[in-house]
Amino acid sequence: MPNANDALFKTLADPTRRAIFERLCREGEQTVGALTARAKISQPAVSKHLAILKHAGLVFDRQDGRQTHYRAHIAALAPLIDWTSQMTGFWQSRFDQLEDLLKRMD
Amino acid sequence: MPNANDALFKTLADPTRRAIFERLCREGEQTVGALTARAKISQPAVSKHLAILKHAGLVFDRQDGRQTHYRAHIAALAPLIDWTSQMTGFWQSRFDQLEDLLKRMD
DNA sequence: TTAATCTATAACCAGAAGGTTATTGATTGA
DNA sequence: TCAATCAATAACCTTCTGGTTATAGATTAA
Repeated sequence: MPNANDALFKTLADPTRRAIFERLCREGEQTVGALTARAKISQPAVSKHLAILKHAGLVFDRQDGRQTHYRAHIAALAPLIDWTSQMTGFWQSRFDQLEDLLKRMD
Repeated sequence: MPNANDALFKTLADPTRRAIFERLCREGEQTVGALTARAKISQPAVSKHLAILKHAGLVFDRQDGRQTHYRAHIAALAPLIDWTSQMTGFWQSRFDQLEDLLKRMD
């Protein structure tokens, strides 16, 4: 019953986490240290957010010595785009039906 | 600092709430009773979810006697669409920059 | 080798979130 | 008028979430 979209929506719901993802989208690959430097939370907190983003498929990580580089995986946003188009699609289709009905009433 | 998108993302993060919104998109206006009948939670729980959806601008309500009818307000999804296009846009632009760089290296 | 650095994990805590039942207020039907 | 129905609110409880500090493991620099 728990939809496949659940993880995606839940992951993006947190503002801090979304901000990290946005930064990776804007500025490209970054280390945990770099991300932590500009975040207002501790390094472990950043690591936890990154783990959640990774679990949702929204980021990839790459090990390089003792550093971990993270980058955004924008293709993971696809289900979000699909969902919104579905919702607007449903609405549009109902709107069309109403329009048809009104036409037939002439 | 809390982004304007926060409420929208947070509201859509809960699966039950998203399911209610989806139903309103698919099937159009419904009463609280109708929504409760098919949900697996109590009427007060449904009412609470509707209040949150309303607060996020995702639904409108209409009073009719002792019934309240709710309907989806799909235009409220616009910021979500904007956000995803921004993210993919940022990525695309960085990709283009990389492509430029590679071209110049020839 | 030893000290410093980077990141992840463990253990913990406070507050938020989502559910429940009970109840209220308003409206409708008998 | 009085009982029943509809939806919102109140009060409460449990679980989840996001933060913290402390620490461990791995790598690098001295």
